[in-house]
Amino acid sequence: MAAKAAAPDKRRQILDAAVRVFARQGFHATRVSDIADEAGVAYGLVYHYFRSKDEVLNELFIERWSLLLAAIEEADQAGGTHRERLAAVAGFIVGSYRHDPELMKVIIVEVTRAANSFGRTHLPEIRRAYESIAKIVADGQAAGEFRRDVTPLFASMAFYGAIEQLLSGWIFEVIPASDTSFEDAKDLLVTTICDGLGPR
Amino acid sequence: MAAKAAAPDKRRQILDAAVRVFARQGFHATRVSDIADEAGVAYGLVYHYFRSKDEVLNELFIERWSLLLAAIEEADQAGGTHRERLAAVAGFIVGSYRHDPELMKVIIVEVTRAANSFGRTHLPEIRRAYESIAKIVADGQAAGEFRRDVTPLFASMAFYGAIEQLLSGWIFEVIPASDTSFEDAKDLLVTTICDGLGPR
DNA sequence: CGGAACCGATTGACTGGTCAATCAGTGAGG
DNA sequence: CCTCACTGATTGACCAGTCAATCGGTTCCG
Repeated sequence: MAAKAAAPDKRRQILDAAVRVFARQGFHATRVSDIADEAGVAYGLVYHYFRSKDEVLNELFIERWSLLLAAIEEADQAGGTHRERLAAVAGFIVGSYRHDPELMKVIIVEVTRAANSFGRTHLPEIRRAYESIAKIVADGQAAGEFRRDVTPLFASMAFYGAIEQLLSGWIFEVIPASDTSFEDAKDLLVTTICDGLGPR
Repeated sequence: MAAKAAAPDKRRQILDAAVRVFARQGFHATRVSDIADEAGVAYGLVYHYFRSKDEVLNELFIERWSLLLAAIEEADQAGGTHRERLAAVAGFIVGSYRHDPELMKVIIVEVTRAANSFGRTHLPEIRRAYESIAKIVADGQAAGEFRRDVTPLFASMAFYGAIEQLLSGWIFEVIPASDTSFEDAKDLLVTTICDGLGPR
């Protein structure tokens, strides 16, 4: 096997291990040696592929968040009612959690909800998501689908906040997470928010 | 001035200083010496009044959160429509932020949204707030005021999540915080959530 | 085709700096 | 003279990041 071919494997291995360890212990409490051990790799190799412990988390966030931004964009392009577009967004996020709870836990707990420490760096990208959602709301208002007395950005924050709180509830076992609750969650979320936004 | 009389002052001084420093730098990034300096007090005195740096944050959280729990309880006892009760809860939280943004920033950023690190200890108290709100929703459903196809705990999470996200938006200047936005926020929040919960 | 030079991947011991927490001491009130 | 709020230098643990050394493969020259 060529040396070049082995490299990306190890890098991936480190990232995947980092997700597990960060999810288990939290970013701050994990030592770089924990990541290396979990990945079955030497300590120094982490620094061969990443400039710092922060950069590992960075990479994980950026990988995932860009998918989210793309998904929101796509949901908007896809057409349909604006309620359906919001449903697609909620569906993507809930689906992300369902598919890889550990990664989503890390993203939410260590970045999205850690705006004071690590998340500060990524505020612009996070904000972009809020704004993309707000755009859907604004278009929905223009189309007469949503009431006009709620600022789009405000509605966007409420919508995203409700989703994230729900995921947090699952993550910390404040509310039970079953397959059916995953199924229902998206619709319930959209119903809760949209019927509050809909013209009376 | 008697030594005994001075004691509570210094303790308060330390707590107040801690709020400012935690809000400015975040809990993790503040050294105990920062708190002491900000309070104009010797390093060791912090350890005279508190067992650890954690306990300082603990105290701040408990002081504030017990007020929140009491406020929810009171809003529920006060009677009126259940929509009004939720409005009282939202009003209390928004008011808390308006009255002391730094303290609320610390509570939210370092405890409530840090369930993986520090907040873990307080999960039970945090959960109690969700459950108290859920009780209001459940009673509202029983009274025919709210739709029944949304689990009370689910609605509670969405409601609280929307509020917290809004505060986070203000805290991190993702959305502008003006006096009028504080005024409007409570009503907008309640409108957004309740009209989604109301019987069609 | 042998082997020498090269180069990126990989290793893990070590270091430097950072702080939380301790503790021996000071001085004022009662 | 005893207690207790108060002081701040010291200590001990911890850990991110460095670095010198090794490994193994590819390339290219003779």
